Amino acid sequence: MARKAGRTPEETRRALLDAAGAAIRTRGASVSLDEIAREAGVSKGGLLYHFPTKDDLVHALAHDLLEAFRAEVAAAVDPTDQAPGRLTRAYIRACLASPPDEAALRESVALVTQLNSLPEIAELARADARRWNEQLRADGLPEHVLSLVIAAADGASTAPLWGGSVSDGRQLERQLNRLTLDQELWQHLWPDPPAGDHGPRGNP
Amino acid sequence: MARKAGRTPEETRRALLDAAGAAIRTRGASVSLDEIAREAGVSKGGLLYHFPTKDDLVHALAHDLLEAFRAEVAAAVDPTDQAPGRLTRAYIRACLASPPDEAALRESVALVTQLNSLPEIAELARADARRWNEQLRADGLPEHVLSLVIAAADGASTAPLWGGSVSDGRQLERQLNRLTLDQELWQHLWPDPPAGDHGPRGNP
DNA sequence: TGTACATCAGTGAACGCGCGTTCACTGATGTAC
DNA sequence: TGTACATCAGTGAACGCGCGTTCACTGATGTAC
Repeated sequence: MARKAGRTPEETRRALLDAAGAAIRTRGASVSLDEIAREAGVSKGGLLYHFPTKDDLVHALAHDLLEAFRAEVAAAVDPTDQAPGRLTRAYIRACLASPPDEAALRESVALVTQLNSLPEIAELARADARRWNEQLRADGLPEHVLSLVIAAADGASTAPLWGGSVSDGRQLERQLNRLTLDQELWQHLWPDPPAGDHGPRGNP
Repeated sequence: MARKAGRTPEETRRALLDAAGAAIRTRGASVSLDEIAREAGVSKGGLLYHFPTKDDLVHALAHDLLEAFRAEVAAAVDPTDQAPGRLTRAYIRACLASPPDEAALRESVALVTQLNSLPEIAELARADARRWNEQLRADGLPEHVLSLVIAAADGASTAPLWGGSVSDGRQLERQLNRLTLDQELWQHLWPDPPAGDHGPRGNP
């Protein structure tokens, strides 16, 4: 058999990426190409046709996951919300509202780990992080609030990794939301200015 | 040659663990036993004498790292601090004050990832997380404050993993400290009671 | 329209290398008498 | 005290298996004339 009826090459590629994700989820990052291919209903050779090397597959999968998260955040933007910090709130929602199930999380982390050991791919992650930084900074919140809120969202969504879990994600989500909206809070959070400095706008 | 003069078996074991950590840091989680042994100045057989299987080595290293972090937090406790939340503040300090350099972080994460794929070892991580949970809960802070602060500390310390970085760790540390101390803030953060109430800006 | 040819999208067997593990052996140290 | 023996803490060669990659081949589809 050659080209499978009822499946375009693009669909095969998609199936391979999905199978790779699922396989890494369940078997860990060191899963074999053989197993990934089998799970996608393709021969190992078929897999190698689409991704000539294992690195290529990992690279594509990483790109895919980063893009998927971006899309998730974009979908979480509330169109009626026009206040500063709307993207940040969408980010919070994407991190907390959808239960970041442990398996999917492990997959991402396993990938990011492999990723960082391949220098060319680590750059991809850094570029993605830079993009987030830019977009979030343009979101209208003071930096000290933004970094606190984003750190908390990141921390909550990665907690299962360390064996922990956020006891009440919905409550934390509401708190973070409030932190992006309540300007009174912002004053409380602003740390003591170094001697002789005058508050929020004094720093280069 | 057999037993190396000037190195007790315990020291050899220590050297092997350190070498394993360093090797995983630089080469990634799939580094070979050969390389680890060489870096420790021991033959591969010698390594296998101390750790009969690779899983045993990973297990021991994971245990070692969890314990090291625990010791770091213990050392960060301020003896003059008697207010509720002193352990939490030490936790914050351990996460943020000592620069969680990217390499060490990657090592931990690489381990945790491998860890989670070995079920017997995953339990070790969960047990550690449970211990932290208990100790932190007994620290005197309201739960909604605690979970926010810990999430932020965790998030900040794992940021480099995703390619990001906290722009100003010292500032974030001061903010989190304040969150554990300023009881006025706690009221602001308490989320809306369930029945038809609204936050400051009316967002559900 | 049919025919020839090129390309696409794979198949499945084989290869070779690296890695974890095993094993026979050893020199230094500890213990009994 | 010396001697015999057991154990500790390794060495280094060898094995075997799994994995990523290569390769020759193929049947379906697209294109030219």
